Amino acid sequence: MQTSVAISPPGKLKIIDALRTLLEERTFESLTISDIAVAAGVTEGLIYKYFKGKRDILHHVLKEHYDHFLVQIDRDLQGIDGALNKLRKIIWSSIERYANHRVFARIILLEVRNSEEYFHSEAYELVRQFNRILLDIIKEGIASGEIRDNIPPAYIRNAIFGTIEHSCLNRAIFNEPVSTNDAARIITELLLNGIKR
Amino acid sequence: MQTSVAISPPGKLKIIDALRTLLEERTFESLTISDIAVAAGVTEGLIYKYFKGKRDILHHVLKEHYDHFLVQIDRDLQGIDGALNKLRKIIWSSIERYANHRVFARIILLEVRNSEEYFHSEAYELVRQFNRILLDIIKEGIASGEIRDNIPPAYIRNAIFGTIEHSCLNRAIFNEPVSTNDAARIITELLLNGIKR
DNA sequence: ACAAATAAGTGAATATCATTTACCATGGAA
DNA sequence: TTCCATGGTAAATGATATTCACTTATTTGT
Repeated sequence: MQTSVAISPPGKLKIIDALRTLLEERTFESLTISDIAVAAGVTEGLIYKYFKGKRDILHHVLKEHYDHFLVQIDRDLQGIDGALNKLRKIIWSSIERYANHRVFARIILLEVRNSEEYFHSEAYELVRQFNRILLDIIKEGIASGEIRDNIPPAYIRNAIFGTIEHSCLNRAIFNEPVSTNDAARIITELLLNGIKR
Repeated sequence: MQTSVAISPPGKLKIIDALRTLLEERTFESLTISDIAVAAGVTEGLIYKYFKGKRDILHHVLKEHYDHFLVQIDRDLQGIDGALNKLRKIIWSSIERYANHRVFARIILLEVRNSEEYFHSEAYELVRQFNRILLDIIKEGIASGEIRDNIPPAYIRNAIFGTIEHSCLNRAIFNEPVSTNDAARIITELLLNGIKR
């Protein structure tokens, strides 16, 4: 054993990269294992050396994306003070991610939800992790008095997450453009102050 | 021609009913055409007389559910005055639907999103219709001054829809219980007045 | 009432893929 | 050198969605 951290073999990375590239043009369902193997320059058999099945490759593509996302989020939050300011930033960063990484958006909003395995995958574990970050900020805001304390934090998180995802859905499905700055400003304003006049 | 309205042949209904029943216990993906045919008491070939493919059956199950839902929503809104009161009611009705009709919730939140065809199906047309109803209420509220006019109606709709769906997602995935009344009260309060203290 | 046409229904054949399996090559480690 | 782990191959298998040629029932026009 050379290092304690497992380093991915080149074949595995080629497969993940190939799928990510293919997903820019085509839907996951429409792709065959053979398509992915050809694009990766490997044989179909090798795929099953590294992945449990077709779905598993997709989960790894998502995991890679989400890894980058979490690193970025972490960085984005550095130096920001106050729960509300952090929420503003996190809303902006999330929308930016969905708007500028269409493959990521399509995978997480459309392609993975229909399989049980996803909810037990490493990728979904990262989603939970993000959820926890969001939840902690909300709790911090309640503790500091910035956020009202008569709404359960989980509901606030669901509202933020749900609003963002739903707002980016049409973009993912029909490729309708989204202006990150506009969307972030509007959604933040809406969630912080409500819709009542 | 007896009537101007096409009446579904019994075979077709049996197939839709069979799938709906099967979905109470199993996930769509895990079901084969043969499973559905056996449960419906028809042969596999017949299914392709009535449906374009496996997916198409699912879309018809959803369409049936959504038809009922829209009728119910229409009834629920009768006699209610004021955009905010209507929104309150529509939020409650939606949550009630997701909470008490688990098959419906699973289909719409998890099972259909991953196919292009869905977004061109009759079922999705009904979703659009519901969207329009919601949008009209929001516009009515803006016109009457009940709802603030500095947020585009589509964002308000996305927030309502997204928050509800996300709040019901864990229920659909992990079968976690949801109290309709509590959820409706909290979500309404949150969306109307925002999360800022 | 009766032929013609249309719809409902059958079940075996087909085709598409995801997945498995048996096998080859190579490069350390003992 | 031998052994074994790892990366890789290619053909076989198996599951299953879909098609097709066919039969049976049901309307419909005359």
